Order: sequence, then C-alpha cells, then structure tokens
Amino acid sequence: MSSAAPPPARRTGRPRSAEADRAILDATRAALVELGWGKLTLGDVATRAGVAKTTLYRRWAGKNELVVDAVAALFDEHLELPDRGSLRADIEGVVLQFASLLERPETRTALMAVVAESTRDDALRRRIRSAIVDRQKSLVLLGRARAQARGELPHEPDPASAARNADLIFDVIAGAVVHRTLVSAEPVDDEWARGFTALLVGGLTATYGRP
Amino acid sequence: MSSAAPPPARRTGRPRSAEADRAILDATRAALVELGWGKLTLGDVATRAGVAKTTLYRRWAGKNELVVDAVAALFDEHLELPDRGSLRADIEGVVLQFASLLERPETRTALMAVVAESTRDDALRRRIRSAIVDRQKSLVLLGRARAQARGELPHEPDPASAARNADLIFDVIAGAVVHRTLVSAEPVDDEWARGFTALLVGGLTATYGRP
Amino acid sequence: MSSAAPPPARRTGRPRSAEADRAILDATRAALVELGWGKLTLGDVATRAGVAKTTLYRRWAGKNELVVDAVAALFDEHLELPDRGSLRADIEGVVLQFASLLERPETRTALMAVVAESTRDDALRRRIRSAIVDRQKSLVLLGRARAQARGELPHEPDPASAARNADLIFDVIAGAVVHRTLVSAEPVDDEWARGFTALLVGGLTATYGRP
Amino acid sequence: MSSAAPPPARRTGRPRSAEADRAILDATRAALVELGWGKLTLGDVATRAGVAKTTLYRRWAGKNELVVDAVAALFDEHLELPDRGSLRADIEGVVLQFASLLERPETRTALMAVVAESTRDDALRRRIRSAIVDRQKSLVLLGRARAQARGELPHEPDPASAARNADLIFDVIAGAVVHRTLVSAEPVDDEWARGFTALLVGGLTATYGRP
DNA sequence: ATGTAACCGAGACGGTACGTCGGGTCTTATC
DNA sequence: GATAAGACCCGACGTACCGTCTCGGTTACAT
Repeated sequence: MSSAAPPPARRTGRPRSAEADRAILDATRAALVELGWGKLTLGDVATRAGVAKTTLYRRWAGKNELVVDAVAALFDEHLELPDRGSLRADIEGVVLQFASLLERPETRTALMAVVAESTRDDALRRRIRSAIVDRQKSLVLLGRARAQARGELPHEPDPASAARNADLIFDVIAGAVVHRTLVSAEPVDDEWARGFTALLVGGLTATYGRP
Repeated sequence: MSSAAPPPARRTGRPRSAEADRAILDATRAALVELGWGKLTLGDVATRAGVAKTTLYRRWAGKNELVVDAVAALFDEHLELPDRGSLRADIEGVVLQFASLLERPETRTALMAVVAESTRDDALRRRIRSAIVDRQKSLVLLGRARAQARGELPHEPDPASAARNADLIFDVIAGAVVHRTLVSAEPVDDEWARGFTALLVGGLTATYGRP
Repeated sequence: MSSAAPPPARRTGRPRSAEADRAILDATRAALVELGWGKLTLGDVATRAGVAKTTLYRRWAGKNELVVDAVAALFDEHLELPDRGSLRADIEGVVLQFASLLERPETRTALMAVVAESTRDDALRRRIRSAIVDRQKSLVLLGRARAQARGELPHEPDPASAARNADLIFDVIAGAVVHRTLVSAEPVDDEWARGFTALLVGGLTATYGRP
Repeated sequence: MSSAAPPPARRTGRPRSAEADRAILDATRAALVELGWGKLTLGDVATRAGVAKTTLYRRWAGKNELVVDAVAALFDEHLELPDRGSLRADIEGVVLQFASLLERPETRTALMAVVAESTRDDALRRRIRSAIVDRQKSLVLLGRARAQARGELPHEPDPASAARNADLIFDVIAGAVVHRTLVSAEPVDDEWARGFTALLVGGLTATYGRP
C-alpha cells in the first residue's frame, strides 16, 4: 500500500500531506474509469487531485506503481469471505465477488495492463503480488480451512503439498474468472458461477476425496 | 493474419511488398522481446524492419493491431492437438503447449497488454478473438469431440448447453495457465500440468458423468 | 542568420517549411516586445507562430540562438549608412540610427541578455558577432573610407593599425550608445548625439590629424 | 549592500545571523563563476552557503536583487582613483581598473544579465544605478575636478551643462570598456587603454579647449 | 514503349505527454 | 522569532513518439 519508497522516517522539514495521497488515489481511480489505462496521464491525475505533478512523482515512481496502489485499495475494501455454510456456496460467493470487482471499469482496464508491465519488471510484480494477489489468495486458504473444518475436504498433512494445492485452486478460480471476464468478454453471472463451481467442487471431491 | 482492412482488391499500381509485411512482423516480435510492450515504438519497429513508418501505418491502424497480428502468427504455428490417446493426455498436452507459448517473452508481454487495451476497444477485442482466442478454443472443441468418440465424455444433445460447457472448459484451462504463468509468475511444469489435469478431469467426470 | 545548423543539403524527406522559419522569428520578436527576455518561453513562441515546439527545436538549439537570429534580422533591415556629406554627419546619423534600434523593446531586452549568455558560450558569441556585431562594424569601416576619400581623415598605411583603430572607434561608438541607452537609461536624442559626435570627431582629428 | 528593505529594527526573537549574509553573497559569487547567470539557482546558492532557501528569500526578493548586491560589493572594493598626476594617467588608470573588474568571471556574466533584466524592471534599474553605476560615475566627477584643479580642463560655470558633460564622458568610458570586453570580446590591455585615452583626451581638449 | 496509379524511403509537421528542474511559498521542529 | 529541512504549487524545460503529410523516386500493370 501507500508509497513505493516510504522514506524510513524523517524528522525535519514539512511532513508529507496525508490528504494528498488520498486525493491522488481517488483521482487515479476516477481517471481510470473515464479514460482507461492507455489515456491515463499523470499530469491529468495531478490536476484532478489538485496537486502538483512533482508531488505525485515524489511518492510514486510512475504510472504502473500508482495504478497498482489505486486499484489495490479496491481489493482491500471489496474482498471478504463470509461463511456461507458450504464449500460450494463459499466458492460461488468468491467467484461472484471477484467478478463484480472485475466488472468495475477501473479494475478491468488497469489489472491486465499492470500485469502486462510486470512481465518485464520484477519490482512491479512483487508489488502486485503483495498488494493484490496475496489478498485474493488468502480467501482461498480461508475457504479451504472452513471446508476442512466442515469435513468437506480432508486435512492435508504435508504442508508443501497443501500449499501447492492451494496455489492450484487459486489459479483455477482467479484465472477462470479473469479469462471469462476480460478475454472471452462474457459476463460472470449466477449461471456461470454455478457451472464453474460444480466443475471445481466435483474436481476437488474426485481428486482429494472426502475424509 | 495480415492487415485489418485489406483494400478490397486493386488491379493497378505497384503492389504492396509482401516482404515488407514479413519484415515488419518479425521486427515487431524482436522488439517485443527486447523492449516489452510499454517501450515498443512503431518508429523503432519501422527502422528495424528497414521500412518507412508510412508503410507500417498503411497496413496497420496502430500498435495494438500490429502486435495482435505479430503474436497471432505464433499461435498459428505452435498450437495443435495431436491425439494422445486419452482425454487426460490431451489436456496435459494442450496445457503444456499453451504454457510454452506463454513462456516466450514476446507473448508474455504482449498478450496481457492487448487484452488490457481491448477492454476499451471492441474492434480490438474482436480482432483478438478471431486471431487468437478462437484458435485456442477450437482445440477444446476438438479435444471434447475426441473424448466423446472415445466414450470418455457423454454426447451433449442440447447445442446451447454444449457450447456453454465448451466455453467454460476453455476459460478454465486458458485462464488457469495464464494466471499461473503471468500473475502468479510460477512455471507450468509437468507436475503442475498433472495436478491441474487431474482436477479438471475429475470435475468433468463428476459433473457430466460417464455415458 | 537562418538556422543554427543548416543540414548542408538534404535530398530526401519532406523539406522544411520556409514559412515556419519566418513565423517563428516574427513570433519571437512579438513575444520579446510583450514579455521581455526573462518571461519569453519557447513554448509560447511556438504557439504564437502556429508551430509545434519540436519544429522550433529542430531549427534552433535554444532561446539564445533563436533570439539572436530574431534580433539580427532587425539589424539587417535597419542599419545602413547613407552618405550625409561629412564625417560629423555620418557619425551623428549612425549614432541615431543605432539608438533608434536600441529603443525598440525587442532589442533593448534581448541584446544585453544574449551578450550576458555569450560570456559563457563561445559558439553563441561567434553567432552574435557574425549576425550582429560585424554588421555594425562594417558601417564604421564604410564611414572611415568615406572620410578618407573626402580628406577628413588621413589614409592609414599600416593595415594592422588601421584595423585596431577601426575596432577602437567601433567600440567607442557602439559602447557609448549602448551604455547611455541601457545602463544610464537616458535617451539618445539629437543633443546627445551632437555632443558625442563633437567629442569623437575632436578626438579623431586631434589624434590622427588632418592629412 | 545587504537587504533591499532592512526591517527597521527588531527587538525580540532570534536575531538574524550576520554571517549568513556574508556566506550567501560569497556563495553567490562562487556560483556565478562556476555556473554563470543562466545556470545559477537560488537553491544551489542556499546549499553552498549552508543556509535554508527561506533565509535567502527573507533577505532578498529574488535572483536579480541578490546578484546585484553580490556584484556591487566588488565595485565597492575595487574601484578607487588614486591621483596619478595627469588627466591622461587618471583616465588610463580608471579604464584599466574597470577592465580588470570586468575580466572577473562573476562580473562578466552578471553585469550584462542584470542590465538586461533592468530594461523591464525600474526598481532593479534604480538598484543597479545606486549600487553600481553611481559608484563608477563618481570617479569621473573626481577625475574631472582634479583635471580642472590642475588646469587641464576648464571650469564649467553652467551646472546643467557640467552634469551633461560628465554623463557623456562616463558613458563613453564605461561603454567603450564594456563593449570591448563583453561584445567585441577582446582584452583591454595597456595598448588599447593608451589608444582609447589618447582619443578621449584629444576629444576633450579639442571640444572644451584649455582654459 | 509509355502512362499512370499505387507503392516506397525519408523526414518534417502539429500534437500530447513525459519526467525533471527551478522559483517562490508553506509548514514543521529546533534553536 | 529566526532557522534548517523539506514538502508544496506552479510552470517551463527539452525529449520522445504519435499519426499525418509532403517530397522525390520506383515498380508493374494497362495500354
């Protein structure tokens, strides 16, 4: 979150305006909605935020970093996993929740763009991972733990294997929703979510069995 | 793959150099590998191809269209589905094949970028779909047909439902591979492919049953 | 004159617009009048000229070079030395002429500024010399030749000494007018010109004698 | 020389550091030598002086005022007119003295620059006049008084005419030296000084006669 | 053989955004 | 209340690409 390179702690000089950060991130999201990634310019963001361009560059290294932070805030606010009582219901819930996030124009246009840039920029990839991806993945871990508590899935004694399986499930869920939404450009509605969940739960049950 | 809007048919005047097309697409791929999407400039592509910028703009409307065509050629050449004898083997094959395509730097960096742009540009989305997505999807259809012929999957009498299922399977496969490769940034190796295939085949079998 | 680095002669590509040069120099003079040297910005000049900033930078290396050329044109147009019949009248004429040039706001504000910059930039000094200073100096040479032809001044057999004397007279005339106008900030009117000319002609006559 | 508007007298609070003034002016001169007028930045001056930018702006209104004061100090220290026994020797002395001042890089680069700015800023012109020009002019007045005392020049009964003549001589001397040094960019050496003095004294004698 | 229409390279054109820099102002904590 | 530090707003800088537009020249088909 927050700045790319937060000066570890300064003691002298005028402190950075906390409000500027907020205004910039808000302006970034607004500009993304209106203009999309390609037309987004930092000068315009600064103007919208009522802030000088210098202020913006003092806090973020560039467009990518700024947009990651701006979008990450949405993932913070809108991703949660209430216990819906069954593995199936939990998966459907998370699929629909993630899909609704991807239907927002600011995430649609920004997420793939920063992922594309991250293929050439390790620092950006780490930033995306910690700001966005890990937040999503924690839902998978939570969902699995609940399913195991309910007895819907077996406990996995080998931690390495457990991590691999969680990663796999995460890539399948997130990947399928992203691909459906952005590449196939079809809506993730209740029907699709039901079909996808049936397939996944079937696979999980068939593969790992019931305890 | 060539141009977006090939002039319907000319009869007189100097014909377009066929070699220029090839040189431009080659240069585009080379530049993508070296510079990535963000730093790719059409002027540079033209220089590399030994071609004037005008020539390039005469054939493609812009960066997006050019890159889609340049990358699509790779999908043409490298996607096929030899019959490996079983549904499981066919899926593993297609997963590994698609992953090896995504491991090329030119596809890594280009695919997500054009998808990101396509969220705001319907013409680009259609171009991507016809040039790239549909090529991949046809493999899914082929694989299912083979599995049905082998008796591994039931025939689906309702064509609408059949199409829905094919779309779902396609999004799951392609999405999982893309997400694993580009977002999670982990390799799609034999082990992962086996695990993923087991999950998917388990789901298919559990959901649609055996005939 | 003209461009700083005129490509010796190109044969291919679109030729440079001759009108752009003119429009830029006109706009530079207009902006100098309105804003003065300090507030003059190249972006504004480009806008006034209806020209892109790039076009301007393609032809001139910076503010200094541009302004030298813009001002030099005025020296071309407004410096001449009609034969007024006597050394005294010729000197008075050239003094008033030079003074009226320095009373234009564009020359007032620009000339000293570029001279100041030239103290740290040899290329700029050479440019100023060839574009402005040498034009003025030629008037001194012409005036002396006429005076010698009239018998008002002796012929100088030693060319080195003749050059030294011309330089001295030039520095005295130009320096006095510039200093009066810009440093003392007092007008060079007929009275001052008469007094100055009397002093100078007296000095010349006393020093070099009549033939 | 210090600030333009020295606060009339403060009684409370921390007193201004007297050393800061000196450090700032020294730093200004040093920066002028290294960077020239155009590249001189107030932030850099503050850093060199070990002083905050705020402190600098509390004492001077801007770059022009600061530089005028910094350079004026040099005119204070280095301009004087010892009695050399004759008008001719006094003039040669003042010419060489002024020239040696103009050969310092800090004066070369600064003087013309502030003069250029002063063409659009009356307050600056007055500041230059009182800080620099009047100091020089007083030498002319002193020299004339001595020459009159020696009987080399006649007394001028009309005070207005006397002032006009002093102004003229001043513009001729200062203008010629400045022009030779900065515009013609040739050195003012003993030979030039002799030639110039001969011309000027000849003119004075011829014009005003001996008493 | 000669038009002639469309191609080609080169490169200038009007633009837009970039990321940086300097100018002055302000807000802190410290002296 | 002056100071050092440094963030702030502002606006210009010079550069890089964009996509378009002349240029002078080159092909290759249709007379």
